[in-house]
Amino acid sequence: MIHERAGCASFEAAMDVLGKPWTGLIFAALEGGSLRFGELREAVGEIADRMLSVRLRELDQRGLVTRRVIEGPPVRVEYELTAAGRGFREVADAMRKWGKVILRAGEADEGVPRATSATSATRKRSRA
Amino acid sequence: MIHERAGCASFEAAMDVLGKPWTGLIFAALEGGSLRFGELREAVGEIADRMLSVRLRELDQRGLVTRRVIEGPPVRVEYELTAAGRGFREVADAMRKWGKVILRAGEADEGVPRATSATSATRKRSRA
DNA sequence: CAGTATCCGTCTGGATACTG
DNA sequence: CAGTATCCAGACGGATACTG
Repeated sequence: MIHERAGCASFEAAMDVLGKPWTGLIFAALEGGSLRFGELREAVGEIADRMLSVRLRELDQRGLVTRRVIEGPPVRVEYELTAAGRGFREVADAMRKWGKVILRAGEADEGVPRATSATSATRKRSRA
Repeated sequence: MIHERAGCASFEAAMDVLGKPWTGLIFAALEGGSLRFGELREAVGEIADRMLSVRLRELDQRGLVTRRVIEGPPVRVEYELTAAGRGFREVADAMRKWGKVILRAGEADEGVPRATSATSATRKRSRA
């Protein structure tokens, strides 16, 4: 899958990062400064360790977050956004802005017409 | 899945649309004006009828594209972006811009160190 | 503390074939 | 022309259990 979302490598790269669950929350949590694994888990909410670990790995590999290991009896690891990672904010803002627009567009048309069938409108992947 | 990507409904709404394969290309194709199903299929490229149909349905339902049926022996249908749909452009630009940045960030670190494996940079979900 | 290893269900996309 | 109906394989995310 994936083929080409917009026929543009950079667009795809962005989608590649933002298109996955939790990434947005992780970035948001890290915008306030560096956090340890546990703190991140707390900040993000319901994310499973494995998921957080996987995402963090991807982000680290892409150079969007840095991983700093702090040796010591209780090994600690600090994650922090890189400059590139911080750039996510502008995109998030643009998306949120457009998101509001399309949210309204959907409502006005048939997103939530009255009460009958409903569903199929906003549903998508539901929410587990 | 999906839970919360950024703890923000509008952000999620945007992801919901952009996060799916082909949507970007469809928007791009429609930016030049209305197109018929077949033309869209041509413009997008390798997309399967069913996929195009599904995406178009979603976009229509969300009020991002309009569907105009032109009766006649050969029934024709014209698809066109709505004002909300056109707003996609700003987001796409922001994403492309950031995409370039993270593409470089990834390369510099370990995305494409030299020549060996490569692939792991732009790959995402591999390629089937 | 900070992960990693496994296992499994769900959802999505793709190919093919058929219809108004 | 413009879709829709099926079927299928695989990717992805989630929960649980275990380790340095």
